[in-house]
Amino acid sequence: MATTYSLGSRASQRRQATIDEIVKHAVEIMTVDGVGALSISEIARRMHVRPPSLYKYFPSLHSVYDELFARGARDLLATAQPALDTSSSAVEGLRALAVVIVRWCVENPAVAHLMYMRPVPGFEPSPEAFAPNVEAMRLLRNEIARYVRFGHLKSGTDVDEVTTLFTVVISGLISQQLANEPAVSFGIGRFSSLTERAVDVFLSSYLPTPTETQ
Amino acid sequence: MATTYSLGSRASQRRQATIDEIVKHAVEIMTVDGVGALSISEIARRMHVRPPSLYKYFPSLHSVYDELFARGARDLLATAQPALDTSSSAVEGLRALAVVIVRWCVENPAVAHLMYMRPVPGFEPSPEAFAPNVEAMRLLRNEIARYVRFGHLKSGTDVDEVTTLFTVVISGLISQQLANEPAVSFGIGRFSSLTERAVDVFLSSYLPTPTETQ
DNA sequence: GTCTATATGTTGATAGAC
DNA sequence: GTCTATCAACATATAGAC
Repeated sequence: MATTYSLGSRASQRRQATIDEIVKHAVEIMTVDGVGALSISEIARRMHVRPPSLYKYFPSLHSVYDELFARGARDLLATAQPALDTSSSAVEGLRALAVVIVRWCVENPAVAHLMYMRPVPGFEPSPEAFAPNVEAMRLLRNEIARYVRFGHLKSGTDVDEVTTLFTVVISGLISQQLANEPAVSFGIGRFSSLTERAVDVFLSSYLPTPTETQ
Repeated sequence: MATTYSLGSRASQRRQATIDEIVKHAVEIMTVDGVGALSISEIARRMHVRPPSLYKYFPSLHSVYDELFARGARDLLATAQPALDTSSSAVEGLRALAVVIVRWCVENPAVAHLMYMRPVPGFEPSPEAFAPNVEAMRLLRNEIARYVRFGHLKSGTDVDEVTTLFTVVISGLISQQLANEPAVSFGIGRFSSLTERAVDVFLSSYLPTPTETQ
């Protein structure tokens, strides 16, 4: 029988704090020693606790990975969402979006690895954990469709193609940066610092020609 | 005292065959169960041999990874090199190069993962294993510089920028394809099949304008 | 070159006392 | 919710017989 708590009770607050601490240590381990280096034992060691104790909070190591995935996906979506609404032109909007996403991944390399490179044999995120990524893709596609509709991108542009290629550019910047200069900050990374330029180059062939009337 | 063999002796041939078999099984394991699932024990199991036997051929698990990395890097360079020499225009040359590279990675997902995503905690390729990658980057940069020199790309083009962004596009195609549709062939992959189109979009902003005289 | 045997370490996970 | 105790697996790697 599972113990339940009324929202905000002292017990549930303490429980949540412990879960947060587990997550914090998990991220640290993965950041320093690699995503594959995470283990229940190592988390317990750093919390000065025995491994069995952690099973009161997570039923398995995979469930810890899943929580990290879920938090990462939610956080990235929450971080990127504001960049969508305030955009004016396609170039500025997608530039801002790309910067926010690449920056987040460079600043959260461990979780980004987990989310975009599937490095853990046998681990697949649960649908709940994955949901924010699906929503993010939907929003991105909508945004690009809006740009086409409003003439910020060439009429007749294949929305799905632009969406897919945009994710290709983003994921190329991220994977190159994380693989080659994992510890370098967004601003000075050899790849991440090219984010806006990459978006410009990518978008230029989709922009309406000056003579085209919309 | 290490045993040495005259080149081509029966003993050395047999030894080489055993090494090849170890590599073959290692690739199979990584392909099916993930790069992180490789172990000396599992290789031995599949060869119907005890783990200690393999230490006569490789001093450690990491050395197996290093051999896989070295063979992959050599093979990819050998595969890509022909695509460099026969190219005429920048678009066709870089298209062909991109196709060859992305195709190789999609057809060798395990080794590609090992080479481009560093998923094994604590493993770094030796300089010897990495050397072909360095050479490949040098050749790519030379080729792009040649295109600029011969007017296939806009004069004044930043060769280093084009080189870096080209690797970004390539690695974006590869990482998206391997992460989202790992088992799908190059031709029908949602991302890999966009390879030529991605190169076209990428290059269009570097092409000389029709009115520009070279 | 292969084997047995072993040292030594790790892990995930469970049962049950407190 | 924490602990001790323990299980069952699994790993890398070495020593030394054959």
